[in-house]
Amino acid sequence: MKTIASPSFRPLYDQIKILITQSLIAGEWRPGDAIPSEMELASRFQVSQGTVRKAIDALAGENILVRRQGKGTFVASHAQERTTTRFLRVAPDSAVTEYPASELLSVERARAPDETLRLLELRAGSTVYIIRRLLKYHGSPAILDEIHLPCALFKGLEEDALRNHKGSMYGFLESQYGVTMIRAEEHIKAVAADEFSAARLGVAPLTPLLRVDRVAFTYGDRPVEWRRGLCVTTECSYINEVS
Amino acid sequence: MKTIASPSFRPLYDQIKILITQSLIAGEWRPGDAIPSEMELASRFQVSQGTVRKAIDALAGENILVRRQGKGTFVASHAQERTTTRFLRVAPDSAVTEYPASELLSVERARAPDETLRLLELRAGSTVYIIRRLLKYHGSPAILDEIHLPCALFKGLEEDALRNHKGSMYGFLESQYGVTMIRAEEHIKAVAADEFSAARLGVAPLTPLLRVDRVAFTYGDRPVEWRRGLCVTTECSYINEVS
DNA sequence: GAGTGGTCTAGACCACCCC
DNA sequence: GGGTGGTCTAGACCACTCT
Repeated sequence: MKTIASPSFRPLYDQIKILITQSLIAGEWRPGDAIPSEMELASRFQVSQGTVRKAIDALAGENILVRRQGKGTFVASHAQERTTTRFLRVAPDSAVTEYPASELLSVERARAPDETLRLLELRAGSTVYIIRRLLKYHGSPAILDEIHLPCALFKGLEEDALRNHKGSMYGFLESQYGVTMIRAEEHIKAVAADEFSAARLGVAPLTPLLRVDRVAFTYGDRPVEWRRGLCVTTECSYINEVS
Repeated sequence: MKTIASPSFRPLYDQIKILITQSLIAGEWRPGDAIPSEMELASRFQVSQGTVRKAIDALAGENILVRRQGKGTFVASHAQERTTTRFLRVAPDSAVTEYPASELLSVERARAPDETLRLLELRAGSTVYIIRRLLKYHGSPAILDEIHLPCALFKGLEEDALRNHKGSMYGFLESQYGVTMIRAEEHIKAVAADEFSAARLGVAPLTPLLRVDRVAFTYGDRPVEWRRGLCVTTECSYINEVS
């Protein structure tokens, strides 16, 4: 394991990181599971514990793995509490931060729009499930979501299963389809509410709304979800830390 | 340096990190400067190179220091290219990403509003400079900023100096006052343009705008700037990565 | 070639968790 | 007590930059 070529040099810990990621993609360890101990991985990959450590550190920094001292290292899961809200950056301005209630509006199957095709790197003619739902904070509508999921990846997604699931959408996709979201890119604009959205959100048409477009990625940076959220921001804000 | 008490245990590298931060606060090394080599710091603090390394790694991860292999470790500066745009998350949707032109509208001195007092942790009655400016992408107005800076910290801030400065606001504050921003918290809402803002931004009143409220922090997490930006998002987006 | 950061190793010991 | 991750050390060697 010492062969390191000078041009296009790749550190050992980086190669280990890739190997671990491949095991995650292959489903060798599932969300919530403990992965083997650092010593075990070191002996499996024939490197020192320190090198495995550095690879795991990187993955933990990306919230793909979670370290727990004295217990082990675990595959991050959307089922765990405190992780369910990981991608939700819109929160009420009031101090009380309660997880929003979700109301499923519709599920349909359709040809993917061009933009979805492009962003999710799908073949022309691919179909997607289009899910519409409403999130409410303290009983009042806050976010109207439209979610596009490739049918090929989420075969047989059913309205009933979705409706009966408790918890976040990503928790559902993880437990039902083994697809775990690890990262997302968002583009945000301010738009005027159209008739349909205004009615759903309980505001006047033309009310300014936050429009949050998102592409979410799973292991190996594969894009697997497109989503557009329309948010009423009179009593909520999109919160972000920049450094 | 080996005395470690069990309750409220603090790793050595964390203590080293604090010592380095204190040197930054004291101005021992200025933005753009190289800090001493890892070996030098290790001998100064009487710890191993590895421990210094871990402290520097953490600070580099926070974009407070910048490592350059073969050259040394440097204090991050807003004067460096590629760093000037660090806090600017609003960019044109067109591929061409050119730094926006800034037009200074006004500079005045006034009692700080209550919200600014609270967020910047100022004593009641403190005064702030209130700066208004307009950022333009490709010649068309995109962002209308209102910036509050404590007078106590930025003594004698002059309109002329500000107008003559080339480059970003944070580059100006760093070079003129030795205050370097390292982090910011933003709260974003969608609002309707008022008469004044609409006129400045060249849009119709009631046009939906992105309102980005920001508190910026310097070394030691001290809040030193409040800012509100109103953005036209017809051809721009606020871009964010979440993980 | 000298100096810097970057990688990798091996070993000792500590803090935490659970049996 | 035994396993896990977390810290700290010392030393060897590699990659990069400048002179």
